[in-house]
Amino acid sequence: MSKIAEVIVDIATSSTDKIFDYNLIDNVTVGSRVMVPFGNRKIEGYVINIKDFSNYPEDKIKNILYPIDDFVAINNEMLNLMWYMQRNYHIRLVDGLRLFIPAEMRAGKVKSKYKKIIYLNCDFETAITKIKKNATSQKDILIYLNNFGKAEYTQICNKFNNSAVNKLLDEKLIKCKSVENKRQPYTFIKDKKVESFTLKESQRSAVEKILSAKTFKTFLLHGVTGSGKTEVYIQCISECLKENKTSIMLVPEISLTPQMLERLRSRFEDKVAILHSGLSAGEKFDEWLRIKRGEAKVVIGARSAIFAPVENLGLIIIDEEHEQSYISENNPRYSAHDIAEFRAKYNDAILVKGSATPSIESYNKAKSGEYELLTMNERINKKPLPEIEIVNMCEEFIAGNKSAFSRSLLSAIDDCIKEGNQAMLFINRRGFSSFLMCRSCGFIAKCDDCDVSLVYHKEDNTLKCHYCGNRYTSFTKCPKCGSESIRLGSAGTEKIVNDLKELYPNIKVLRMDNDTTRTKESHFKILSDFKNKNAQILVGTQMIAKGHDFPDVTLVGIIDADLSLYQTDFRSNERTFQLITQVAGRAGRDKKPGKVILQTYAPRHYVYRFALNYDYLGFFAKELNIRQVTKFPPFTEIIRILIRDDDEQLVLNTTKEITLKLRQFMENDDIKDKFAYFQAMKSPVKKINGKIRYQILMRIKDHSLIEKIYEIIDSVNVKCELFVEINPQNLT
DNA sequence: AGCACGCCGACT
DNA sequence: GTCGGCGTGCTC
Repeated sequence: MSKIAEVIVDIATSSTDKIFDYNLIDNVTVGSRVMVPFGNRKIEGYVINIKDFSNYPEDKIKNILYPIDDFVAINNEMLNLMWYMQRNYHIRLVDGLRLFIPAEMRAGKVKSKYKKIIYLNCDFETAITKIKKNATSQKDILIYLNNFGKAEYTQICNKFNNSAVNKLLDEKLIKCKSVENKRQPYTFIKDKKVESFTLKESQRSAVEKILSAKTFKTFLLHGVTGSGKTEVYIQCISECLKENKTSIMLVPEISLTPQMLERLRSRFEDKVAILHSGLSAGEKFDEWLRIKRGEAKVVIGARSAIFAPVENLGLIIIDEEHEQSYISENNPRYSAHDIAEFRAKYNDAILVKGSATPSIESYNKAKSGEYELLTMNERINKKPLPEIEIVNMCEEFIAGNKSAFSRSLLSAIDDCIKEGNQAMLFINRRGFSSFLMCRSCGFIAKCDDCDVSLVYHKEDNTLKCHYCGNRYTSFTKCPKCGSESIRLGSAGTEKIVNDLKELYPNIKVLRMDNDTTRTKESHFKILSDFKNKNAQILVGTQMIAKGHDFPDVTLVGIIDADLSLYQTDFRSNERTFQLITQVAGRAGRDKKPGKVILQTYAPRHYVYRFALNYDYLGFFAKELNIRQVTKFPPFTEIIRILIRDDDEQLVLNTTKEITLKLRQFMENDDIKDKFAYFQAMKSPVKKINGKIRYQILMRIKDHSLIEKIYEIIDSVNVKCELFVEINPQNLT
């Protein structure tokens, strides 16, 4: 009696996302990737279970064709995780599975790279006697091999000559073995020798507490900028390694990984693997395989590294835990926090979340005892945090200053440059102007495919859509009424750089935003240019706010702090506070004191009042109170169902149908008060990429309702795209 | 996703 | 008469 394998086929559609039964064959087990006949074609699939009987008619069950890999790609933990993700995120099983292996591995695109190694095939003396007298090259090769034992084929061919090498191979005097050649990313990062460090008391105590956990536990490491959180992480990883346990460390952005990798490599050498989307297909596959085989025991990477195929997991670290990049906004949507918690629980491992400005949700959990709170209030170098000056831009306007720079900021830049120091100016908007508007008729250029206004980019004289990437040629005359009076919207990075060049013609200014960091190395290039003082001022978006260390930066200017404040998003206050704290931390890292100038039209806003004194606890208390009163997370959970398609009628009908069913469910008396909010509407950005978007927004007080809500969604025959998000990061 | 099946319009 | 459009349905 042959056994039955339950297979998920590697096709990402809802209609095929179910279990198909096949007859099991040899060398295939649970977790194998297999080739199966599907209809009249062959498809890759994943064996997720093996059973004795199938409910499907026996004569219709086909055989698995063959296993794809010579190893089991998906382990039990990942299969459990797959079901967990389906339950919690309402995503397809395939989409879950696809997260667990490098995408490039699917369709069999990536193979291991081999290199040939040459050895002597008999002892040196006999080999020497067998070659011709005048074969000097062959003799040299044999001598070389006798001295060094082995050599790489291509190298030895270059050193001597390849006909000699091949002749020796033909005569079987030397032999050739193929070994896997690992592509190791970021080899330019040297293994710096470890300067031995001694932990400060605050760090030592944190490490001790973390390591004292013997079963699953979550720690929140709240440490001010510069308090030495990284050393704490490294120490914990090191202790895990001693027990032969693996660690995963998540960092928020690709641009941050090289720095962190450098520190980890210097400590753990080739036990470190790196995983993130910036790697080439081959690199990613090789690193993945090194982890899978247990050769690498420390994994560092961005969000998706949480799925690293490590066994015997002992520690997961989420650095800068408040960062939104840990939540995937593309499909499949997931939060690395949830996955980390799942894996830590599954492996009885320790989870450490670190931040100078933890998310409200996390800090609340720490206060309630779900996480253990570890606080590090002292900076290692004992330097005070830079002073923050708040500038009221309304007063600037009244005083006749209509530029983006306040008088304070300008004089601070003057001083900074005179003293030979560097400044960083932060503006969270790229491009030249946020829109172009005709003064006579009010026309605003909008994207054809998206419901947003276009951003003017002066350098290539285009209007760009920041949602879909469409480009349009710019205009100097209104396309509608012909008027030549065009008004600019608010300034972005490009305009700030432009203005600076007019104000300081002799000063070099660098810009770092999405437009100047198109290529893989450009991040690195701009940052190292700035670090080497090839420029005095760096203008940039969010991306300059993260962990970079520039000793000569003494001034940080926040051009428009309000930008992230007024958004239809319950997290906008929190995000603003975090951003200010983070950017401010860039000033005065070294010996020189730093200064921060924050420009706002709302100087009395509580976010700024608390940010001014780096008062996280004060901010937390205030914000938590507001969340409670307004019934937002962590006091409720927001569920957003996003429905989209190019056919507006279809979207509308689907939205209506689901809304109706959900309302019926909600009307039950015992359920009604578990909902804090329920509304169906057009999305704030009604159209993106030509697709109409509607949404159903709910705020619920009881997590267990989610299951029922998914059930209701599934009872509707949905013919357009439908996504569910829990506590979404933004509501566009 | 693909591919087959199936039912209506304009062509040698 | 037939070629071909893409709507619908199925894949163990």
